[in-house]
Amino acid sequence: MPELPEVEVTRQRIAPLLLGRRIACVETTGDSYFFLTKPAKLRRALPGRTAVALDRHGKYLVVTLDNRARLVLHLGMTGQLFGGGVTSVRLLSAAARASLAPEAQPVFRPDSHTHLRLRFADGVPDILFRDVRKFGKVFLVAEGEVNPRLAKLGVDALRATSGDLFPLLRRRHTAIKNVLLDQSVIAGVGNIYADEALFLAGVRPLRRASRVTRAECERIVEALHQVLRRSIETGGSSISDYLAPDGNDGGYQDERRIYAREGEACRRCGGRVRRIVIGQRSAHFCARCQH
DNA sequence: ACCGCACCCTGAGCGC
DNA sequence: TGCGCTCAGGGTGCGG
Repeated sequence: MPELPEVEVTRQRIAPLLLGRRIACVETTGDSYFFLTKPAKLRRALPGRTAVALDRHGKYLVVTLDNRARLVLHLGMTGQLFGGGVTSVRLLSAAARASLAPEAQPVFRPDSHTHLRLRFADGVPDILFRDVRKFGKVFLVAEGEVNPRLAKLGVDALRATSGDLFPLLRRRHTAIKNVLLDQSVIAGVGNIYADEALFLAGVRPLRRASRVTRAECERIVEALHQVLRRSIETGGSSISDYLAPDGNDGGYQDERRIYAREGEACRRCGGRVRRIVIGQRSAHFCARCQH
């Protein structure tokens, strides 16, 4: 699932395919809540525009256009953004994969889950946004318009300090895990990195936020920076659907210490990794290493 | 102001 | 083989 590192890797790899190129044509699927801006409006408004910047705010990608409008993308749970011409068996359905020669690497063709396609001049690779579950989002923000979804985002997780976080923890009586996932507190942290950071910091995910000490808060922020940076370095985590824009898996899933390791041995003490549910989401922890 | 929960969606994996 | 069920989860919005 795309969290800050996966979105950042996507940003870095999509930028050279996007920046400075004039959009010639836009293809979309039909109306759905995936499109917070009507797809017909996107098809009308985007051609002729050139992207001048590609930024990331938390898990949002923000494309600034030459008319100062912004095209905003969120990958949701299963969103994949990649350049045209990508070859990857991972992008095929299980059925299509099964009928393929083992070493074949067919070029991906836009399918019914490819909701947005930006096309450029002839011969320039296009950019595809695919999202099977449609939890992702696409919308346009006019120049000067304040978008509430972007406005309420907290400090980006890579820039967050314990000075940002600790005062907020004092006021919250819910589990620390819930607060780390709250994008209005710290933007960019999702389920994987929240669990990883809490494990490294030695704090149980169910601990009430208001009972986290200042020293623990500092360890949590430090651990978040460590896991997020390392994941970006290794290309992100490909645990369920995430693929880097070149169609390949990231590498961080192999470095996971706790997430989705229920029943396996804790990498620090050898104890059994436990899984519980907090706020409708799975949380993983080691009862011996986390207090 | 804060908290918990239902909901949006679809493919994978399971039991029968 | 194939059906139907459950599960996964980011973010929003609701009711308490």
